[in-house]
Amino acid sequence: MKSENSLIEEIVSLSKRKGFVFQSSEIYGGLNGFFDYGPLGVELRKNIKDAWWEDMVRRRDDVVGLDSSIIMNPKVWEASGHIDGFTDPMVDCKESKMRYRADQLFAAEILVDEESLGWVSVIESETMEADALKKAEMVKRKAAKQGELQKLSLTSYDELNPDQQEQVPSPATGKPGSLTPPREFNMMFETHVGALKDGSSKSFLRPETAQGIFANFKNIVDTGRVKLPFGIAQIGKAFRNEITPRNFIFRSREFEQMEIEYFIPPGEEEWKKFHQEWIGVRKAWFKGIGLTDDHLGEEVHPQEKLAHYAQACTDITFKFPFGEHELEGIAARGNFDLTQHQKYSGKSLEYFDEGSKQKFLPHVIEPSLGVDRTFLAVLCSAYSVDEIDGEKRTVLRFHPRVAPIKAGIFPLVKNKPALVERAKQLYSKLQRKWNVTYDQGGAIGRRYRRIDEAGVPFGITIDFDTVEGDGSITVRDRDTTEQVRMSEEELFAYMDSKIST
RNA sequence: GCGGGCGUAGCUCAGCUGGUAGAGCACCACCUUGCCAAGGUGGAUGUCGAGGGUUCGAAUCCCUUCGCCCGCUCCA
Repeated sequence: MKSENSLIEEIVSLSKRKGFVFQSSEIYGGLNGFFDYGPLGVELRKNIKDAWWEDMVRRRDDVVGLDSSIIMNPKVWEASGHIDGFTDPMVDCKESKMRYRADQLFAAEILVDEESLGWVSVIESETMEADALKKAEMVKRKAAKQGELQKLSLTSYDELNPDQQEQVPSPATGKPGSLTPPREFNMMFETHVGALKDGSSKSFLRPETAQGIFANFKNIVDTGRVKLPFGIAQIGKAFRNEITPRNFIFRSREFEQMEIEYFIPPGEEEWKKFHQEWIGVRKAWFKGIGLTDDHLGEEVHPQEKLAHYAQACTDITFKFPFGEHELEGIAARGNFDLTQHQKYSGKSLEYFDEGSKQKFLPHVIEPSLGVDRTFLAVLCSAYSVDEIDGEKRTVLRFHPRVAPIKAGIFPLVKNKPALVERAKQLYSKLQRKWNVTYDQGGAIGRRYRRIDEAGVPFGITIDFDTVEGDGSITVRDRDTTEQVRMSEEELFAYMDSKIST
């Protein structure tokens, strides 16, 4: 465990040292749950997003793109259920300092022959009925009461009135009086549109990008020349006022999502087929950007834990140093969202199917992932420390496609003008095509190590054979540190083939 | 939100029975260097997280606050 903690610490420290991730507004002491991406970070992020957009939108005939606004008509969030459902009423026990979700804390009055002996409380579980009964019998025995214990009717804490809530004992201490009234936490950030700050101007920063897609469904069907099955893809920022942001950029309050709503015909057969298909597509994509098989996993949400609108949900997980967690959720959402928006907007969102001559609300498969989580997974996957001639080396083994800098160009030594000039020439040529870097400071070995730490896949060195011999340059491989000589034309083809797989 | 630990140079950290700051690495310049963190010379760098208090004097003691890590709690 200790080594795993220090691994994430090393990655956080490297992220800052090399300019991948900074704490937001750090000079003012930072702000919990917000992050800034530095020169290398912004490139890596962009490459991840570009790879996704390229593979999921441009190279597919059945997916189109969208960029919807962050602030939308607040009715969108009424329809989606976020205003009511994105709230978790919480109860604190002042004595034991434990916190419970009010809807998971159940209580019942203990009645013996119509006489109250107080209340029992239990935390929601499969055995809670039996647990409550046991506790109630204990109370009865202590009170030395004869008579028959009436059947307990367990009610969740948030449905009790304040007087009743006061009598509920804390599950931790067994005594009443230490529980607070339920307090609401809505995870949506509120803001106001326009100069007036009254109730009518209240609006929200979107907690997910998906609703922007659903809200635009009709626009795209009407204009996009799309036919079922088809997807609408979007990359964009979303905001959640998380109670406890944790684990570096894994759970932050401002994050970026890459989501597809893939619309399909209704029917059990249909969604099962497409759901499975998308799990395969998405897993392959992660491997394609360099996440290794041994880090990736799948987690099928059990039926009883699904959100009320979902038919199924499978997570693609990644083994982070702090545990295995969700990278992407692939949900079968039925037609819940379109149904809701049709109801709240009063506009028909039905799709007319040419083949069957039928009108219906399409169902949807939603592959949804976080850019920042993917970023962290790529970083964790790439991070390694190896040894070269007995010296420790930190190296980020990014897949060339996502690597922030593709190549470093070096004159072997800087005090020979011919080498320097030739290296700068090549640098400006490569610069037109890729993000590359030029470095002439220090010994060549030091410069190699510098680019290793930044995850640059290719080190290109101009030596005396380049300027006095056949003109060939040397290309060093970051992972093996082996070098091959090739001509300049070969270099372009070589890099191209490695980067654009 | 609660409990515990912590915040000193870009990074890792030392200094903390109060006397206004150091090391290693990194960085910049020049010299040197014919392939994997070589060497030399010189240089820049911190109102010691922030605010307040005690004191002649605070990085060091006290309070508040912000942030980070861990555990609870939460997590479309």
